[in-house]
Amino acid sequence: MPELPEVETVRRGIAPVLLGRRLVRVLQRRPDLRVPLPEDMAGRLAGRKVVAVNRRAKFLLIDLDDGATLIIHLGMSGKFVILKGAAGAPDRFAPHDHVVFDTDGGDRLVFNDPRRFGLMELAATGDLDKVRWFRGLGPEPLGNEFSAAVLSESLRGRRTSIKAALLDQKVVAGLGNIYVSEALFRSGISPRRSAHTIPGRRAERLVPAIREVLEAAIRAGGSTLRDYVQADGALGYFQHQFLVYGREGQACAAGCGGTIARIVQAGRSTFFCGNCQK
DNA sequence: ACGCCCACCTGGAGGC
DNA sequence: TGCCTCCAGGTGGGCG
Repeated sequence: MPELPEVETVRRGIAPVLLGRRLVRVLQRRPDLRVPLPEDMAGRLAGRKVVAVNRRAKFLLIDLDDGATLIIHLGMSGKFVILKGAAGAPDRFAPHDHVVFDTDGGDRLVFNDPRRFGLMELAATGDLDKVRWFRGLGPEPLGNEFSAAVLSESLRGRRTSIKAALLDQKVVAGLGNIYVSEALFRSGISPRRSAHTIPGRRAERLVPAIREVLEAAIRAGGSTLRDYVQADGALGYFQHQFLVYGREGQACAAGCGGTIARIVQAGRSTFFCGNCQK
């Protein structure tokens, strides 16, 4: 599923369809995703105008003209499909089409999520910090508040691996399994290294590596492995630029002569070059 | 408090 | 073809 670059790509894809548009009809096809959908969500959204489409970490934030924000997480397999000009069309749905938005611009937006790890929730726009999904969330890696000093501070004293620490959304918000492996490779840091050894010079390398890999992935429209597609159906192509993820047994892209290894940490695959990453 | 393991779900890939 | 096992871009709860 989607990590920060994929969610940002989805945001950019759905924003033109939603921004300034009124939701003329919302259809909720099942009562729950990962958690129960908001009580009468379809009724509360119908007639509302979208005033902003933002992102925080891996969440999409759709601000409405009544002071509410629709919070959406794509989970592992959630995606949006844009059907241009399909608003008001007969209801013919694909498997796992869970929520349908028709706008007064004439377009239809369909949320599809086979695994149903995604979620939607409504909250007051001014109170998002109090929402349980956002409490304790770390800094945005592409924002000014993320720095080597800030990262060092949150890693100080942590005994877990740097791989696991970077997956912790309280440390930095938006990285997932792919981009953690990629950022660690780019900064020459072993994923097995204990997090408390990162503060200082290693953090000075890691922070720009995180920023660079995320920015490059956004430029490429994200990474398409299985489920993920951009909202217009286009595939992301950053997967072709992976240096380590999914490349077990292949030669290290840095030309060091080493081979990419796969290990399991905290139940998730990690890919790295034991030669380049110390 | 922290860190690890598991569950939550479905589908695709690969082995036999 | 078919069945069975493993694996997958995430996250939070429960346990030690």
